[in-house]
Amino acid sequence: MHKRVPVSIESAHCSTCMMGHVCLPVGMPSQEVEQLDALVKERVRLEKGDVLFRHGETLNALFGLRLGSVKTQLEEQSGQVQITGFYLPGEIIGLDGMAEGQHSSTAIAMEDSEVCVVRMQDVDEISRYVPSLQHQIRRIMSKEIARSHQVLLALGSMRSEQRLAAFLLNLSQRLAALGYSSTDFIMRMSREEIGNYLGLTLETVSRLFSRFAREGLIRVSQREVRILDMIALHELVGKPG
Amino acid sequence: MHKRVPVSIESAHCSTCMMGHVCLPVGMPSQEVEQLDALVKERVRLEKGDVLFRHGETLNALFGLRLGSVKTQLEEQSGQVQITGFYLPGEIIGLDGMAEGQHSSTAIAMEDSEVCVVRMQDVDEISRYVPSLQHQIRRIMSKEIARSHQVLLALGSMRSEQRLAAFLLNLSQRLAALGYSSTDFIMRMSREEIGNYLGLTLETVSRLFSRFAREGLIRVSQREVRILDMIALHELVGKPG
DNA sequence: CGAGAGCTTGAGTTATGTCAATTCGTGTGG
DNA sequence: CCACACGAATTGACATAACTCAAGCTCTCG
Repeated sequence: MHKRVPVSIESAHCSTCMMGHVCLPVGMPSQEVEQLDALVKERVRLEKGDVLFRHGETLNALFGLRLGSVKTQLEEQSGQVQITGFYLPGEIIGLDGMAEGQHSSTAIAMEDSEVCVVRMQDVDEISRYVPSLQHQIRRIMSKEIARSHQVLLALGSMRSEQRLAAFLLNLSQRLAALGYSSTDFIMRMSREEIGNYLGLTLETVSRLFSRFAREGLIRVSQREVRILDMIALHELVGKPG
Repeated sequence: MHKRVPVSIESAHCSTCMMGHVCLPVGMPSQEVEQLDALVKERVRLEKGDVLFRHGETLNALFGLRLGSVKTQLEEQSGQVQITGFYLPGEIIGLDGMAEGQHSSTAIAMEDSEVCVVRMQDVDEISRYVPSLQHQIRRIMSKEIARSHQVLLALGSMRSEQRLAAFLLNLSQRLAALGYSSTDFIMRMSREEIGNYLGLTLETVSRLFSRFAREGLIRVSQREVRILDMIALHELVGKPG
């Protein structure tokens, strides 16, 4: 449990990676992407439940998720936990905590996963001759800020049904960007994790899934979802109050 | 209304600015701070209620708050608003939206204020010979991520009284860092704004203030607060559930 | 095939929201 | 300078969304 297995990497190159169009290099000209090849010197394989990093540990790298899914959570001394994000392939983990040089959250693999390790010192090194790398990092961080503001919006001013609808639509969209179906997918997280993330109890989440299904918005069986009425979900989220 | 008045600046230099120890240059060696003097070419004065930038506008600068206070909010097409942050002097505004090149939130002055305009192209220019500037930007962005995660924690897993206590303690702490009293201060925001930020109604906020006062935790009169029992407030926040 | 974790559903409770009346405070114009 | 008007805050009574506790069901994995 909780082991991090370094993986020997032959083809650990951003320029040849399938995730290039969604990951760190997104939008960069291909000649600059080639110069990123020195950026990833290590990959780590994680088993379900493994901890990628833990709250308080020194931060010296970012992690690009290559495969699988990962959640990040704040852990209070009182024992309460708040999930702050669910990450899919192509997304970057570890952006908080660069302020103090140590992670403010804990990252846990939700299924068998693999991440590319990007050392910050290599970022500094390489960005000397690839200036756009700095822009990419800023862009990614900014996106993370905007993302968490969206969640704030959900938690601060939406009713439970709207939160769950927004959650489903967000997942759907991100999966679609990865080339998966936007209507049929498996949720990697439990009802409890969804509830925690959305500021609801697992029972409320479960009831909402049942209700959405009853109303014909979705079909759901355990963690398998099919979205039947995307428009209605959007309307639900957009509704005031 | 809603005017942004550029201010001629003689002494708009980070190296001589009183905010140096809390603002962008915080922690940088003084010789590097001097090199930041070219960073701020413009200052803008805002009257209470003025909009610094609006959701959707093109972003090409960050703003260092020099004086006053500013709130940022998301504005949904449905008309609902979610306040995502209250900013004090020394804090940097506009970090979201660097991803898409346009602001994702709207920033509004809560009292007469003044901001330093930091153009992103100048950041790129100057960071060529002051590499630590990049670190500073990353640090600030990372801090903003961590900050919004803290708010997520509040909205996702605290009860109303804990949220308000956490809010007060956070304000207290930041004001102390600016050299003001940590126990006596004026809240620049209305009950409604506090409620919106914390995912509560203004009535709930008002009742909580009254209750905290009744229980001897604070004294409060309109927007004037005095914290009487800091420890109890901390305990309240730390309590599970 | 059994045990445990995860999920669903029901019944009853409660924290927080809603609506409404009142007070307080500030700024404006007579 | 006073009085009025308007926005902000307080307080009360009531409504309800979401929580809690509890029971039973259903997968999954060993």
